[in-house]
Amino acid sequence: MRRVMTEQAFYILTALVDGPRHGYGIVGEVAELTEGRVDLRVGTLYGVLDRLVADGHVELDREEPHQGRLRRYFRLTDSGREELVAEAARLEANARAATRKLRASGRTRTAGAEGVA
Amino acid sequence: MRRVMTEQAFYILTALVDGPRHGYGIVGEVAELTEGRVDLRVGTLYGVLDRLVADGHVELDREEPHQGRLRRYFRLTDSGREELVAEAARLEANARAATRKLRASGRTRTAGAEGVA
DNA sequence: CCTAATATATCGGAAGCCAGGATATTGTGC
DNA sequence: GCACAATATCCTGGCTTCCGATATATTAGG
Repeated sequence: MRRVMTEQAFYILTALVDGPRHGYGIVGEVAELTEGRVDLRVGTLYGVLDRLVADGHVELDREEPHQGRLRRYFRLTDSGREELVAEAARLEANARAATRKLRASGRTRTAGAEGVA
Repeated sequence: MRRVMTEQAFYILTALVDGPRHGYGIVGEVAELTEGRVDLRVGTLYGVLDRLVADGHVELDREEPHQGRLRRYFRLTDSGREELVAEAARLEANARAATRKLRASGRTRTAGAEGVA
């Protein structure tokens, strides 16, 4: 055991922060909150959700009938929220460290990007 | 194909930003730049390096004898640097989005962490 | 010389991701 | 009412990625 959380799990937890959501709802929210930078696939979703439930980070909120099929809504648990807070901090710190290194070594910019200020 | 870059690849590229490094050198630098938040395994390293070389993001810099074995030093290519710049920005934006959502929904902090200001 | 420590690199199994498919309902045209 | 398309949920099989264990080589200690 080494990996705390996969990147997909991180986005799914984030999508659940402001309330329970069901399958497609999660997919849509991930696209929205990352402004299209992440395209969570349906095939990925359920496997990750199962893992998150097994780990106690997410739990079933309720089931609602919708067009003949049951929609399962999932909810973030306290433990899930804690892990998410920690992971967000970890990822941001690491991304910053990378940016810092790039800056220090010159050319941070790709063609077209605006300068420092 | 969907995944631009894995997390491990991101850290390896970052470790190469300020100059060529060899196997264990990369492992050490990743630990240092992430202040221990990432523990890159040797078993992971070479597979990822092979992929990065195949993708043209990294290339062999030189080989130096060291204690009877050859040390292979790897170097970041221009394309690798560009990808890294983009990925760092993407990850930072996503981590920020998560933090923003957590803030907006109340309790951002885990026990013990200091407050906002 | 034997053992431990250090360092490089590989390999095979486990875990994770996702395209494609199965299933079910609603809506539209005929 | 029926065929077909569109929408939505969820699973499965295969491919990719990760990493524990292992193999090899050198140096240091006893």
